[in-house]
Amino acid sequence: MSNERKQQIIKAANQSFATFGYKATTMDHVAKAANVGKGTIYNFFKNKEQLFQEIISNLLLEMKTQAESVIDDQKPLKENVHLALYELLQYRRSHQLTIQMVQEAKEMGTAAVQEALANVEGLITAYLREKIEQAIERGDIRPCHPEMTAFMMFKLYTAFIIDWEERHQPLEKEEIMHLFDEYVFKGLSPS
Amino acid sequence: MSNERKQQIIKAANQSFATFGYKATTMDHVAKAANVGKGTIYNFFKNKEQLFQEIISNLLLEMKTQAESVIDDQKPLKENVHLALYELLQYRRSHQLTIQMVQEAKEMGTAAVQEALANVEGLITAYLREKIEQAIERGDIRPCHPEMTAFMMFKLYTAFIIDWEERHQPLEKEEIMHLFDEYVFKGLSPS
DNA sequence: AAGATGACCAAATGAACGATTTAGTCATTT
DNA sequence: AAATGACTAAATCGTTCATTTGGTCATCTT
Repeated sequence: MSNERKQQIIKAANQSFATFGYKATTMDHVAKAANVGKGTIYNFFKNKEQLFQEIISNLLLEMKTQAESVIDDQKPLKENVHLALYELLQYRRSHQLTIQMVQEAKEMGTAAVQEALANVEGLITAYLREKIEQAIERGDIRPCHPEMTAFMMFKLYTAFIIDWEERHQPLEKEEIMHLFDEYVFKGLSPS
Repeated sequence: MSNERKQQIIKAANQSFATFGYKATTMDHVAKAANVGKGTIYNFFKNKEQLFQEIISNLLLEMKTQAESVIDDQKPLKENVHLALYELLQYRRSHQLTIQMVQEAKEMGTAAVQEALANVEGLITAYLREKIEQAIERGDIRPCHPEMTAFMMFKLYTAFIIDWEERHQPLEKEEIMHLFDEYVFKGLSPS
């Protein structure tokens, strides 16, 4: 069983999912694009959904790596939170696969895709929770419920970036940072 | 043109929309339930959508009245915000028409219904914006962007009430109030 | 013997078509 | 003048059959 062949399948599927979406991607097409027999795919993956899930796992790993690349644990939490959220949400908005997923979930409600998006959201909030916990240990912020705070940060950030923009002029990075300063980090400052 | 007849139509339609949703409600059915000929409906309303919009207008009025009934302008903003948001979102969750609308928008994406829900959201944030503006004038809170602050309050509140609940134990009223105190009102306190 | 292939097939999906329903109109009735 | 419900173009729905799809496995290849 060749690892090279497996990677060819993953690459072909990734491209197909990104171009056509999950639902409209056929295993026949993936096989042809990967230059393998269709049955070969099932040597490596149980089914279509598992193939997709492996690709999403890789995506999550990549996103996490990307976030880590802009984060500096020597910097204050507020700055890192903003950098991470900005980076992760920009990633989501600029990669064809995630763009397709958001659209497909909205227009077709494909279950596998909705689950994948939930995993993306889960990664982001888990990442934030981790940074919040570190900041609590260092005494940089007051003790709080890390998971709730991470959840809240994520929801607020996406509300600013996506929902606000539906009806208003888009907010600048600095404006969002300022709002986070005033409301979130002021509320988190040690007493 | 009898006003009584108009009210009968509105009442029948209200019940039908609440029971069957917008899309599955037929004008024939509304006419029969209202004891009028189908053509009579069009004496009062241009079309099905306008009938629906009038019903939504009434709903918005009722929601606003409901909010006013629990608000006391002598109380501090933080308390009134919580009372209003709680009341309005509970209203939404406990009235069959709004329950149907939320479901239909989600499952079918009916345009008229999605617009109506956007109007409900608009009412809530406009209401909050008004209270925030009053509080600024009174010097109870620091000057801020009222519309943005109202938007943020609404998004946060729904995130706590709806999104958090998808994966966690529901939050108690007091917990939400406490979170609002720390993250919203602390940031709004006059310097 | 191990790995790869693609023909095969049950199930799912999509296209076509005709039956039925629906929103809106308006000639007729009250 | 107001109300009615038959009418109709358009939309929707149900049925049927053709086509496609995901997964399987007998066969082929190495």
